Parts: sequence; C-alpha cells; structure tokens
Amino acid sequence: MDKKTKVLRLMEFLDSRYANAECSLRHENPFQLLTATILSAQCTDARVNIVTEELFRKYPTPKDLADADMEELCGDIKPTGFFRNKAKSLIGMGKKLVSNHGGEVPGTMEELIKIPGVGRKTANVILGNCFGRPAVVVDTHVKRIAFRIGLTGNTDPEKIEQDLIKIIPPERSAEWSHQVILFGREICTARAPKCGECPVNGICADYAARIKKHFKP
DNA sequence: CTCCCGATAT
DNA sequence: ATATCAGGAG
Repeated sequence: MDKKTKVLRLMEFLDSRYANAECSLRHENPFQLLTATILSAQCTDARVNIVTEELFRKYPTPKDLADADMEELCGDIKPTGFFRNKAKSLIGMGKKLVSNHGGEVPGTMEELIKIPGVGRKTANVILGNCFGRPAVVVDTHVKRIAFRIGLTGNTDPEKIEQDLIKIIPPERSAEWSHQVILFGREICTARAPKCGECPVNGICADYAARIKKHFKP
C-alpha cells in the first residue's frame, strides 16, 4: 500500500474519532502558547497546564519573563522537568520578544527558531495555531506514528517533517498534528500500543510486522 | 552524540 | 525499576 492511500485512510479515521481537535495546551494568546510549548518538552500537556495556570498570572507579558529571577522561575516551573534549561529559555525568550519583536510573538519560522528554547517543533506549533500557516508538528507522537505506519523511513524530525508535508494537505496539517497526538496518547502509545483495538491497524507497517513475527507456521 | 529532569504509567 | 512525556542546546 502506498503512502497516499495510507494517509487518506488515516485522515478518514482521525476525522471520525477526533473531530475538531484543538491544542491541548491551555492558552489565551500567542505569548502564552509559546511559553507553554517551551515548557512541554518531555512533559505531559496536563502537567504543563497545571503549572501555567499560576505562571500566566505571575508573568503576564514577555517583559515579566525577561525580568524574572532565575531561581524563582525555576521553582515556578519545576514540575515540568528540565527546569533550569527551560527557565533560561523563558527568560531569553522574553528578552528576545522585547528587544527584537516589540513584545510580540513573530510569525515566521526564521524568526521563531532564533528564540531561545524554540526549535522547529515549537515554531510549527505557533505557526499553525496562531498564524494559520501550514505546519506539521513533529513531536514524539507524530514521529513514532509516522514511522510505525510507514509514512516515513526517516528518524530525523526535520526529514520526517519534509516527508509529511508532501502527503498531508497543507490547510489541514496543523489539525492533523493535533489529531495524531491524541491518537498517540490513546491508542498508538509508545510503550504498549493497543494494536488489537486500533481501527487503522490495516494500514500499519509495524502491525503487519508484529503479526508476521507472531505467526510461525 | 550527551545532557537536561520531575511525575506518571507499566 | 524503568520507560516515557507536544524537545532543544552545546
């Protein structure tokens, strides 16, 4: 089965199961989403949302983050893990927005990835959710699922992004990313994927390999 | 490539 | 006990 057929069937399933999928990081503006996304590295969205509830009250603007005390900010975000790296990133991000972008979140990939703590994944979250731009978000779930199904043979996130851009309709790429992430949390999990109850196991290269391995004549 | 790191599920 | 969670920097 070719990739385009797989993507078509996958999207059909995703639309039926996860209609109107939205960003699961709680936010009210681009600055808040950027903050939450930086915190979301190797951490569940649910935990980020717990932390940001208070964080957004304490640091409502980029300037507030720019002026934040390092030790205090570490304490504020500690439950999300990697807190020293993330605190440094958030302060650097605040300073960058104030000094280079008039306190606003920029809307291009080129500018976004120059911000401390922001790589292509985080940049695509912002472009897709705040600017309505085509954006395939290659996070741990998208990476795992694209590889399992056989939509890519690459393991490098940027190459996976390039592979997916060719086969996902641009106007739907942002929502597609959300849907795949929900699918990854619920069914196609990293540790023990629920292949038996997976509605799209028929298009999955990894599932086919598992079946073949278990079936020994 | 390694390091960063707390919380949760398995 | 260990793998994993909306990764990025050096």
